[in-house]
Amino acid sequence: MPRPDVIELTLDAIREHGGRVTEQRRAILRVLFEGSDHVTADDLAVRVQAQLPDVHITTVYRFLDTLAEMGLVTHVHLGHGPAVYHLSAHRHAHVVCERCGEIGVIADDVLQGWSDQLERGTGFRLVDQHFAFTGLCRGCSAEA
Amino acid sequence: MPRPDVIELTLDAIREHGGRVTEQRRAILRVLFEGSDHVTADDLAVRVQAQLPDVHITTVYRFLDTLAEMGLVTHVHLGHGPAVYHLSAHRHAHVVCERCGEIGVIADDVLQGWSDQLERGTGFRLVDQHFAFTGLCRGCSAEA
DNA sequence: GACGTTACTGCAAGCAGCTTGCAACAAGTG
DNA sequence: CACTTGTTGCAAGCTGCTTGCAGTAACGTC
Repeated sequence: MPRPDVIELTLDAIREHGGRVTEQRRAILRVLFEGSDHVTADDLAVRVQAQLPDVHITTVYRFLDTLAEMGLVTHVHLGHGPAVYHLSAHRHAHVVCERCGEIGVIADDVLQGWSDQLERGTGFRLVDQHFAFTGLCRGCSAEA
Repeated sequence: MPRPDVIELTLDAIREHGGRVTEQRRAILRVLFEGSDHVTADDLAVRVQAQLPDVHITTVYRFLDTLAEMGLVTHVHLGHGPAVYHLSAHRHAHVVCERCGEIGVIADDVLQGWSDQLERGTGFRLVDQHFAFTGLCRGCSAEA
């Protein structure tokens, strides 16, 4: 359960940003702060609807956009399906096993090392991985 | 221009695989071997239609699937739009600049090094990057 | 606490990027 | 040359979002 004030603080930020506070938005934030990482917009809608039945998926998408604009949430593509959303504070890079779908996390300092190496070679820096890296987890790697 | 025999050799492989050789397939292969890397299915269809007007995009998708099954082509997602296809022989990992869209290539040995490091830490190996890495190119990096 | 502005919402429709079902067609085998 | 079975074009379908619009309701102002 999130501390209720992080939700209220976020709602204050939304008001400051020229936005309005509605029951729908409060419910969406509640679900987001409940700690559900890697949720699709659809998951989110279903969970919100458990609390407030008539919230439309469009509303979820639109509010996620607003939150993204404010830098509070981001989405990542773990594969070919729908994107998953999470609080920007929880951002990290992902590896997905091609075979079993297991999700791994790439530590920030590891990614930073890769970025530095890549920058020396090509000038490119790695930032904000928007798509998961693909690979094989230990188990599937052994089987193959 | 591709040497005609690589196309014929591929067509032989298709026959061996139980497939049939049609004008459409020959035309699609011609465009693929013309060296057009990073082509979307749509691009491919347009170029094929320049040679053989009535080839349907569905045919392109289906043949690309067949070729993928045979291990001859793969597709990569460089961003949110359509996938791009290329011959498996030309496979490599990509970085895309978030700001200007410039595409960089990640050398195989560099990626292998990252994979080894990741494997020691998490058990995951990086294989066949199916999505481009996101980042900033030198120029955009300097501007930001 | 009523009023007016304007953001937000739900619904239906739209759109991109594929995928599938199906009947007509034609490659390749005997 | 007939026959089998893979291939094709077309239309329709599907998923994951996005957009247009009319109705509703937040919230600053009086």
